[in-house]
Amino acid sequence: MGIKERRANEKQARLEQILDGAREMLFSHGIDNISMSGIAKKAELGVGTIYFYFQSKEEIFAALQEEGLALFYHTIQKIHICPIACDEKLVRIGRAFYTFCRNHKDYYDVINYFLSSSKIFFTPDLKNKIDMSGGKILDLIQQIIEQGVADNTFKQTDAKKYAVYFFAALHGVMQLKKLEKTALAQENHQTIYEFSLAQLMAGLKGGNTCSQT
Amino acid sequence: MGIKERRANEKQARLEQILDGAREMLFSHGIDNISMSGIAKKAELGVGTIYFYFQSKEEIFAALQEEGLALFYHTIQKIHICPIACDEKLVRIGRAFYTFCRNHKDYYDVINYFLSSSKIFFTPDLKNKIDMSGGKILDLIQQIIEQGVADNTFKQTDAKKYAVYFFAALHGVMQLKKLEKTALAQENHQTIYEFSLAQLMAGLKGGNTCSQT
Amino acid sequence: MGIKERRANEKQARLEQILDGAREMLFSHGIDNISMSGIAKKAELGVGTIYFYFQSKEEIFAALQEEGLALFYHTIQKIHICPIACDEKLVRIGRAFYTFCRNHKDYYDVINYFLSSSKIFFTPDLKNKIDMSGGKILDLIQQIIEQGVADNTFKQTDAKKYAVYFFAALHGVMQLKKLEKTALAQENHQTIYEFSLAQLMAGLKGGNTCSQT
Amino acid sequence: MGIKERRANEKQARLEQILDGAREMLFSHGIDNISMSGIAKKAELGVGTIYFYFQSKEEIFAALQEEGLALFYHTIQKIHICPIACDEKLVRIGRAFYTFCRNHKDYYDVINYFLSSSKIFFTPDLKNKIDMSGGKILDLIQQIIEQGVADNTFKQTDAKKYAVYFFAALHGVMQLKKLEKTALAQENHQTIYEFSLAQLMAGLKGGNTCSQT
DNA sequence: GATGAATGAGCCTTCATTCAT
DNA sequence: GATGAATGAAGGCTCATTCAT
Repeated sequence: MGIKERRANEKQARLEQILDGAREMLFSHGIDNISMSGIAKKAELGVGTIYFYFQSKEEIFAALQEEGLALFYHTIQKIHICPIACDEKLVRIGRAFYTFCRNHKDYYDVINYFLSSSKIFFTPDLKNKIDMSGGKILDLIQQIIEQGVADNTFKQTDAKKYAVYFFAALHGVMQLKKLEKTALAQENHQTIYEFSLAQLMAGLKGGNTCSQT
Repeated sequence: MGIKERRANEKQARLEQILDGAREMLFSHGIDNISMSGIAKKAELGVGTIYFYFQSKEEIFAALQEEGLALFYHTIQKIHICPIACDEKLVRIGRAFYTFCRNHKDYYDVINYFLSSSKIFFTPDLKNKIDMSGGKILDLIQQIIEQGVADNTFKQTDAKKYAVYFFAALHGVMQLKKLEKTALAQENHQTIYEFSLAQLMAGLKGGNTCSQT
Repeated sequence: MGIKERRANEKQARLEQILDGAREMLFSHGIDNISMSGIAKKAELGVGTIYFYFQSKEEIFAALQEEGLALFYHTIQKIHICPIACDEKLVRIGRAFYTFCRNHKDYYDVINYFLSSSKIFFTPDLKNKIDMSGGKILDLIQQIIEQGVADNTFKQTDAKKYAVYFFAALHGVMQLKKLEKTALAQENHQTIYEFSLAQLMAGLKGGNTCSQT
Repeated sequence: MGIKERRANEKQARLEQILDGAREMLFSHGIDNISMSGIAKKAELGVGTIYFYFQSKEEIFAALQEEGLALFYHTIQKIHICPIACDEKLVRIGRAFYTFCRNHKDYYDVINYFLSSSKIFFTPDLKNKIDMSGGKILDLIQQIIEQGVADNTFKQTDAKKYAVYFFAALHGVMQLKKLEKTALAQENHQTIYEFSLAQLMAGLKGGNTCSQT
């Protein structure tokens, strides 16, 4: 088994090497300026080699996207295992998303890249794999909501739907950041984000909550 | 003045002609595959002519985006002038957005394209103009909320912020449509959308609303 | 004659107007960035109108070149009529050329444009006209040399040839200005120019002159 | 090492191939009509390939210019190593320049093109490299003058400055060749050139020399 | 005479992908 | 397995010139 193992290890190593290069390019040049030859150079490999491990540029992007999703998932999982109340967990997750988008703008860009493009990039299988990566995030949020409902922190609701709504809403607000210097010039984007998060929490808890800012 | 007028009309006609070509290209090839020469061909004009009327490709995109925004604005304005309650207005607007995204997917794509791309496409002036176009939509929503607050249909809230939140959330949910066959396979996207809209309305009205589906 | 005269005057006025626009463009944008439409805009005329008065872009350049040559000619003529010795005249002319190239870099660029391009721009007639404009400068220098020879300021020489040599040499030195920050980094270009001028004068006067700096 | 060597050779061969194409284009179409696609066609390579070997069109131009400069340098170096007197060397170099400009008009055009254009073509690095190539020519002339001064063939002078002056003057005279059918119609350009060269030599030697033709 | 909209060939450059070695 | 040279379509854009009005 020694040989096979070594082979597998080497293959894995190359994969990482390529991904490292791609990531470096992503971080240093931005998603719009990544080229295969650039990745190859950073990875200190031939262009052809890249194509041996990835079918296309988009497949690399996909891997990067999964990285990003995994990173965020990891973040919120750490929140999830905290011994705190469900509502507190959700609030922290909401804020973590904001932080993630700021601190890992490049990962956020990649995720956005696929989410907003009308192009179809992937084979159904690949798409499935990636989307499931995102799905895990939704699942975790759903779990927390379910817990909250169970322990009466939250009102009765469709946890799955609310999870999607929760995340989608924050994502939507996040995207409007682009307008912060124009249409939203009078407002502070982060304040709007916090406001939205508060609304989302209020929606889960019920009660007179709309007057908060 | 006959001549001057005619000239002006012709100029306007050309503009439409070009935009028609661009729109056709957009609808048939998708936003990622529009080329100036393609537009020129569709419009039955020389490439140079296009550049006589538009300074750059982006300016055409901007015009298209404004078209889309104007179209949607027009739709919701018709709702706004209806003699109906504010909450009903908002619900209709929410649904109109859903319909708009489905029926004018290409316009939605353009808007999305610029909203989510990390690239900077527009000159500040142009961006400002477009964003303000989007801002009008937010303004209208804000007005309705303000009215609703005034006539006690809605609870006290920061109308501006809630307007942004309202629209952003729906937009966010809309974007997740992409996942409907993967991560959201168990759910129906439209149902989720409706659910979200309901939450958003509930947030405005207060009361125990979370149990709705 | 009234009408004809007015016509002629108007025509002349338009010509000036165009040339004014072209000159403005030349001075503000440099010779490599002059476009017909730019000229038209500056001149507040239609592009077509320009083509009514000039056959081509190059013809405008030619006119500009003549302007430049005339300007320089005018400068040296003022020197010529000074009641000073011939050698002094030449030195002043030499220095005037240096000053001209510095202060009217744009005119110098135009002149250079035609002098160094391998393209053939003009009809023989036009070329003849322009070159003769340059010829007048050479003629004047020749006259001064002839005078100097006559009054024994200068040694016997072929005045015409020396005039050409004189001007050509200064022109050549002037062109090497481009190297002042690279190949000639150790030297000061103006000093080299002065040195060259001194050599040229020495050549006319004879005597042990090479040791000057 | 066979493979590596072959690779390197092939790479070199392609470089030559491209330069050959470019040179052909230069010679057949003139510097103002060289296009990358033209070069590619002549070189029987894809456009992309050209860009694999050269970063830009300008880099090709630079290479061509260096070729020309090297060619001329080589010519005068052969003269330099001849066991002849310094003055004779300079005269031969002067004549070699004339011959070079006639026989390699296209190289001369390239050099001229960059020397007289007001455009900035090159990155500082590239410009430096080229100018230094030209500088070597000046250096060699300077050396000869220094030798001449040392062995009393020439009078005391600033060798560096005289070298620049020497070359610049000849270059200037050469450029006026364009006027040979107009302003200089009475004269023979080559005669003027010879006259100028004689003056330049006389300036180095001193004595009554102006009367020569 | 004056206009300015229309042209379209042409420009330089990029880059994902392939394939012979 | 790895290489990297070669590709060539495609891209956005410019601009001197023309011509119908």
